[in-house]
Amino acid sequence: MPERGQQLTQSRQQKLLRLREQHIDPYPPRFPRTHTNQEAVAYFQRGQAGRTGDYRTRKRFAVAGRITGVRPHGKATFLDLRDGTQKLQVHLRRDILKKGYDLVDNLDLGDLLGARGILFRTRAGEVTIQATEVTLLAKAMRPPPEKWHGLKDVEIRYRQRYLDLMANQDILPIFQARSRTITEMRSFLINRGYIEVDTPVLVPVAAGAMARPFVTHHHALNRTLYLRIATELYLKRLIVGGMDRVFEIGRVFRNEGIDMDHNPEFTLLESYEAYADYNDVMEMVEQMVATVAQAVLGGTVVAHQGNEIDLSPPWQRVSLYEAIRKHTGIDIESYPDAESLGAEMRKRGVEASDRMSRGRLLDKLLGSAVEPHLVQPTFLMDYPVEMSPLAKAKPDNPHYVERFEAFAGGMEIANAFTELNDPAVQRQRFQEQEALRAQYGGEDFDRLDEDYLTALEYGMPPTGGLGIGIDRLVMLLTGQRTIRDVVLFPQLRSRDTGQALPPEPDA
RNA sequence: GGGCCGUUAGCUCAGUCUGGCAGAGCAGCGGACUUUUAAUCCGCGUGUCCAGGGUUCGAAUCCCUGACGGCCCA
Repeated sequence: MPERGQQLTQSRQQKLLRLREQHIDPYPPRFPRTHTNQEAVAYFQRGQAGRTGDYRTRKRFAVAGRITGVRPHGKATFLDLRDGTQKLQVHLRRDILKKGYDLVDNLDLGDLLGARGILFRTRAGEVTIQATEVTLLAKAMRPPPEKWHGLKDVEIRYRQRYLDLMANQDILPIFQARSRTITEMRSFLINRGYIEVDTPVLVPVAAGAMARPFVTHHHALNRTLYLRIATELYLKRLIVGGMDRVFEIGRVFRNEGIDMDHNPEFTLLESYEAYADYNDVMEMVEQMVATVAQAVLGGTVVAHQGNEIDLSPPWQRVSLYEAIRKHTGIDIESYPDAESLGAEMRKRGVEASDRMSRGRLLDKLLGSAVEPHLVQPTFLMDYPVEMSPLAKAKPDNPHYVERFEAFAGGMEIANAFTELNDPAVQRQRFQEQEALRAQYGGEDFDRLDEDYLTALEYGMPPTGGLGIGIDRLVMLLTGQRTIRDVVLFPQLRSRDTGQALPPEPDA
């Protein structure tokens, strides 16, 4: 649609031509600014801007930003100039700028502009820069989104996030909070003596979680590789090697559906601590989340989807068995196999197919009947072994493992266990997973990783491990309803852009 | 994978039920205006009504298929 595009930008094209005729470079390489808008205004408000004398003798400022408003008044113009800190008003007068004012006639909303001048306060009370010189920094060839209603079209907001950031002032703070959340978690762990590592994204076996992987191919090695679905087994190899406290914050990939709290790639924190167990990890999670909330929000009470959630420790602790019994009335002990449990769930109106494994049924029961009630932070403890192939069994009951998940705002935000370090039992658990996969074709199970078993055979100390979904934690802290609002570029179905696609690499 | 809803100007949206000249605000274009700030005043409507097919004298509107998005369910 070249004609249409040209029409949209026709007058901007003409202005660009006129600028070039005036020998103005519309894309100069640099503009040395002396202050951000915020710094400039703060400086003025502190009364240090030398507010005596005329514009030739006062302190000069050089500021820059995007033009977000234009109010022409004959031989003068007001502009709103927005940089990453705030808006600053610019006043342009023909009698001061002289020939420099010609540029003003060729400016548009969205252009990037530098201004040098002195600061003053207008009659209306706004701190404003009186420009003695203006420099075009970049001509915008397309108009920005509408200023008053903002950009609402969610498709454009996600596909062209830069427009969302430009038009909607409440977006940047969410991603600032995200950045600080990650920074705080990192320093929390570093302060506790953890070492941060990077483990492979491309792996020969997609193990460590129950999820379908993305598949790719390495040409030189001529072999199939997978994008990791977890970092777990590599981090535990490092525990074997003697890195007693280790963590990774990284992207993992799961080839699954997209909904309010699932994006196919998401950011996961995993940490492992030798000689700790899941009770130690539980205390650390409470501490860490409260510390992060304090740093990011200045308090531990968060507003999330109409609820006030108090993240200060200690969090409620309840066994998974108790929680399911309380919220559904089902005593899962009485239904030790998939058939009887599925039948009981159907009897009580919970949808359950007779082709689901017991683990999957329990997961469904948890997700549909328990999770939505867990608004205040809660640890659900002690999961059935079939849901947790990498966790160590409880000493007094081999059907349950030392595992907890943390919930808040009706979302799962953390998953942790006392790690299974008996190589023979681990092998057996993996084999059970492979057997379940054969039996329940449609479901995701963990995969046997022979190389990991070899590592375990060298001896892994008793270890407490943890995974936290950072995206969901940020949702909780920033009050967002969907994961798409805390991921800058969420996955969307691809759309025909009319451009020729690059050739497919041969498979 | 299934159901429901949506897609109209650069942006935000009316118009669709009940078929009859394609609309508004902001943005834009032309003009006036040297302290405005959603500037104001005068003039101008800029369009592949998501795409394709069908019904009809006539379709943004009704029907079918598809794409993309949203919500709910799986």
